[in-house]
Amino acid sequence: MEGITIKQLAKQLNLSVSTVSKAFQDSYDINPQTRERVLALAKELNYEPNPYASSLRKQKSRTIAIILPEIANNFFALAIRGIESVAQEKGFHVLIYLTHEDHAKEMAFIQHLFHGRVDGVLMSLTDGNQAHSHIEQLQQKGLPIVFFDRIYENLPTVNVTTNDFESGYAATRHLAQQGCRRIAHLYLSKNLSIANRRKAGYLQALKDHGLPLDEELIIPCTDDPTHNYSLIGKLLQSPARPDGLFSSFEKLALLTYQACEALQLSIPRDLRIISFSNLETAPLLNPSLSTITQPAFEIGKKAASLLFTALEKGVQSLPSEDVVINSILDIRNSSGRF
Amino acid sequence: MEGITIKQLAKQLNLSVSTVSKAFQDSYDINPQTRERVLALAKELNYEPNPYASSLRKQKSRTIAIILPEIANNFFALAIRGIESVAQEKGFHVLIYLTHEDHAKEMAFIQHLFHGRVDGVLMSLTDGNQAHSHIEQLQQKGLPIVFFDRIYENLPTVNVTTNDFESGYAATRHLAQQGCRRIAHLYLSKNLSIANRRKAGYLQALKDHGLPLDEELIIPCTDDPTHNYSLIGKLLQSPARPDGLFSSFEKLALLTYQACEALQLSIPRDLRIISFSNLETAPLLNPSLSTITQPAFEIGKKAASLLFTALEKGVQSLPSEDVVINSILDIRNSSGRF
DNA sequence: TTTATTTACGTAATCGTTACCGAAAACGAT
DNA sequence: ATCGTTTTCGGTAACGATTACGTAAATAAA
Repeated sequence: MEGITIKQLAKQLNLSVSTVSKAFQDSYDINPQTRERVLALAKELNYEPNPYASSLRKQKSRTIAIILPEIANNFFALAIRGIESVAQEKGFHVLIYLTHEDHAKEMAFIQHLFHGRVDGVLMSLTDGNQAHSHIEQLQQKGLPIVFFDRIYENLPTVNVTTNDFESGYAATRHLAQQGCRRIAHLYLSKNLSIANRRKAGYLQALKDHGLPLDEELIIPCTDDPTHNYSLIGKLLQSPARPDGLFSSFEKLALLTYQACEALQLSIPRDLRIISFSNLETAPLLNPSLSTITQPAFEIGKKAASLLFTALEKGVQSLPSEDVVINSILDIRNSSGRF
Repeated sequence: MEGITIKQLAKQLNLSVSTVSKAFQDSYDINPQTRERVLALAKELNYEPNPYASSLRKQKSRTIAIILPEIANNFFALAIRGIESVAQEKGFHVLIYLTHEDHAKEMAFIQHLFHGRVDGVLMSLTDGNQAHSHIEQLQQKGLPIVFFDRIYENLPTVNVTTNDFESGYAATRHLAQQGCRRIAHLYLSKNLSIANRRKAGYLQALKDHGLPLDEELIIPCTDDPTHNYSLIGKLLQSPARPDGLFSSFEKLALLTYQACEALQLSIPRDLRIISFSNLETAPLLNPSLSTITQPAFEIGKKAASLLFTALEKGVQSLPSEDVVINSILDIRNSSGRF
């Protein structure tokens, strides 16, 4: 707190504070020699401008916020890494807010960020079907915001996602080609854009491969693992048990593994499985898990890049844009021959 | 940016700015009724005090920083979640800085945080054996800092760790009790306190169980997975191959799984494995991985709590303290009978 | 030489809040 | 009725930086 201020620096240099300040901005309005003199002493005294004074005056914080539902999840962790790497390069600071899938919290965070704490926001939604008036407020106020992964489908915003529909299609087609006739689908019942798109891909693939649509095989899961586990258990014990399963979310696939273990079902003999997942250990599971792997790091990086180009341009509201970065299909044993 | 200010609020209320300000601090120096009036209009106009102006004036930022080596790692992700939960409860903001095991970055971050951006720091080191003069500077300047997991061993700081020595001991003892005679140990060669303590536990357990110490079985690994993989490969192909392995870090155990797969070695028949790990999928691996599971969330939470109690007390430098939260030994198949 | 222009610095206002202090008004005690 | 206290509010000066503007000196142009 008792750090050195620009005033003391100026006094030691026999300069005015404004001249010293100009040395730090790259103002043309200063003699290069005196600038050097200032910077030299600043370094010696370990002076840095007070960030809050600077932010107040400049009305810029050099700070961005990430708002997301969860962090103990390899996809989001990697996305954060991508975002942070760009921010670090640009000399920006990164605030992080976790909603834990709580829409009220999400709203509260956003409401707060209105008031100038950050220059921009990166966000992955907790639920795409909630009121989004607060988002529109954000845009009106001129706070740039970029969505990644979990986005609003019907809002003219900047979005970075993976090719969810195509990936859902490809996953389902793969199971069909492996000979599955009754392919189940696990998704989150929350109104998530990505879940819907993946499901749409699944449905299209069923149709294209002449497989009948059975609503019993499409399971809307929730945030509650216990509940999900019982849903999956019910599915796997039903008279017309599926022989293939496409999971939209990693944790649902893992629950399925547990359920199969408990029910003495063999993967892939009794049930072939493929899932969206960024698990590093997918190849090491028993059996190794076939995955649709999202380019999480790249998604984060791209989202951050879009935000920063906007910030550098001084743009207030970003023109709507959809960037898609493709996922990779990693076929492993869980969907393989036996 | 063109947000409403306290001045406009005051004008609308026919009050002075100072009175309005008092309504937001819980100053006794204000009539409860006028306070209500102020708060009501503030809510209506969606006014919040400008955080940077407030921070500048109060010399408090209500912000903390987390500095850590990595995030795409379940331990750190969970720790962050613990920290964030406490911060959210206290109404603090959380800045995040990733060092990627780069000591220079670590220093740079800390240097910057000197200058009043945050009220406190939570930190997990990149390497415990580097110069720590910058840390001492921090403490002198009166910026509270709490270390978790990766700490400086010989600095009088506040540290939150798990019982690394005992856990290393217990893991090794477990392998010995399973009949292993040649127990290898993988650790990170960086000068990490936790690695040293775990290794010390390993050495003590060897001694207590009458097992000879073989330096060939103690492998110092690095940050480079490729290099580590070849080290592990060499170990497993050496004439006197180990029959047990205690890994200090999750990723080293996973590399060992891969190496065993490649070398056609069976776990646990040819090699019993146990590792420090917070992998959610440990039970689902092939075979399921015996782990020492650190209470990551609790460690983060405790570290944050310690920091906040200090902040609330207005303490400048925290009295040195070591808090230990025990890990749990989860015995699974990788170290089991076959 | 005179005038115009550039260069390099200083003065002072400003960003939006909060804290110190003084003072009017209201209240109670004598 | 007088005097002291409490309550409640306002004025003003910070907090530490940035920046529009003014200005003297130095340089160039006429």
